[in-house]
Amino acid sequence: MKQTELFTKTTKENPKDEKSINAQLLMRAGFIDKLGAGIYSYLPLGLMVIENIKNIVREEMNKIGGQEILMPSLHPKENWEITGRWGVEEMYKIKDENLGLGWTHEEIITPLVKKYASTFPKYIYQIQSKFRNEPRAKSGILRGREFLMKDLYSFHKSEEDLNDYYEKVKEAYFKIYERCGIKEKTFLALASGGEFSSSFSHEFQTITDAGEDNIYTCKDCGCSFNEEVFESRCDCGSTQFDKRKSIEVGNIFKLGDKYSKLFKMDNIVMGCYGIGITRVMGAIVEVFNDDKGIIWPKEVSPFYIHLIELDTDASEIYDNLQREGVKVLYDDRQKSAGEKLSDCDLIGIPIRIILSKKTIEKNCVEIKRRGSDKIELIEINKLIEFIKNEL
RNA sequence: CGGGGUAUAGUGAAACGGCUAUCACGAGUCCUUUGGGAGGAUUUAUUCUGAGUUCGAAUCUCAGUACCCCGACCA
Repeated sequence: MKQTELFTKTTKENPKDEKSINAQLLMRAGFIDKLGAGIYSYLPLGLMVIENIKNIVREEMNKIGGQEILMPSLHPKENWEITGRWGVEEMYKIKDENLGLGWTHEEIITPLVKKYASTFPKYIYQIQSKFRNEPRAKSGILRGREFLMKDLYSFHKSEEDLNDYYEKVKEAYFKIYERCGIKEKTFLALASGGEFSSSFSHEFQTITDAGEDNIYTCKDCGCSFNEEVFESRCDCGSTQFDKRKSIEVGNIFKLGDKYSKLFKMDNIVMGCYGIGITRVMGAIVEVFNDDKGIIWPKEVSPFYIHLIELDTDASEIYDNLQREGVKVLYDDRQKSAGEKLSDCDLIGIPIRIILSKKTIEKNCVEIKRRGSDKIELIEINKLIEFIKNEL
């Protein structure tokens, strides 16, 4: 993609009405635009990140038998009256219509599976916009009123089968966070089961000061607990904990027969498993940034290479990289070097390649990784080989 | 939903109750520039909305709205 054609713009100043790092950097770098509190547009760069995260999630869900569907956002009142959740304040309701906007999908998926599934287990998921009338949207895209979420629902004939699958989803989730680059900072924390479960649930919590939760991690066994279920002694006997702020990037619940019973599915137990796609994106930015901008992990970055020409023409290199299928953003703008380099740092693509008069003299391009100060020169005719080894 | 704060050009800021509301950046046009945000010329506003005080309001008062932060809330 040529930068002159890219639908986006960077700004030097931080937006005055955003304090959170993820919102400031994503807006300054031109990934997102703010429409209201907790309501954002995703511009091409932002959408590329979203699509990358979605694809990672999709691949890992498919590996554990998930089948993707798409359910509507508009939900009839009747479905929600069956579970008694029509009155929930979080739900946006459409005036003078018996419709509300979906903030979760148990009320839709359960009758749907009842209608179409003849054998079990079944693992059905979707990636879709959720709407929640948050009393206080905050922290940029970490807590929005409209946001993207992957929600998987599993249906089983026995508790044992549910338990087995629950463990599989745990593993799949860690694989997702690993590919998103945040595994080192993400902990499985025990949390309460919520309104419908007497047991516990699990949350995936990414350590960041921008988070709204506190988790306690046992210094001996490494088990983590959400504040709400934290007791001063771990199961392993230890009383020493690290308390840290974190953001919940996923959660998994055993629903038991609560919903299957209400929708008259006999002898079926359910689990539900969520990942906030846009929240994961925000969490990545919160974890990976410096004073110059974002530092995208490889697999979620909108591009892999940021090719910059300084007072010369790098279109031949761009064409060659394109031909090799490398995702490259080509800064062909007629701008000062300072501005191009600053924008490059701000946008945060993993590898920067510069072609300038200085490097041409040596028949080279300059390569620098975002987040590192090390600069290396590579001969132009060896560039493709070099990049292929990196991929 | 409680508490605190803010609202001026696309963005960020300035302007004692008093001159044609100023500056920088961005964007448009023209010329010169190019290794860490370059220079000149020129264009770019319903001061959030409504009411009030006043000879006179961006500035003071009241109400509303929006946004940010703290808390409450949070599948």
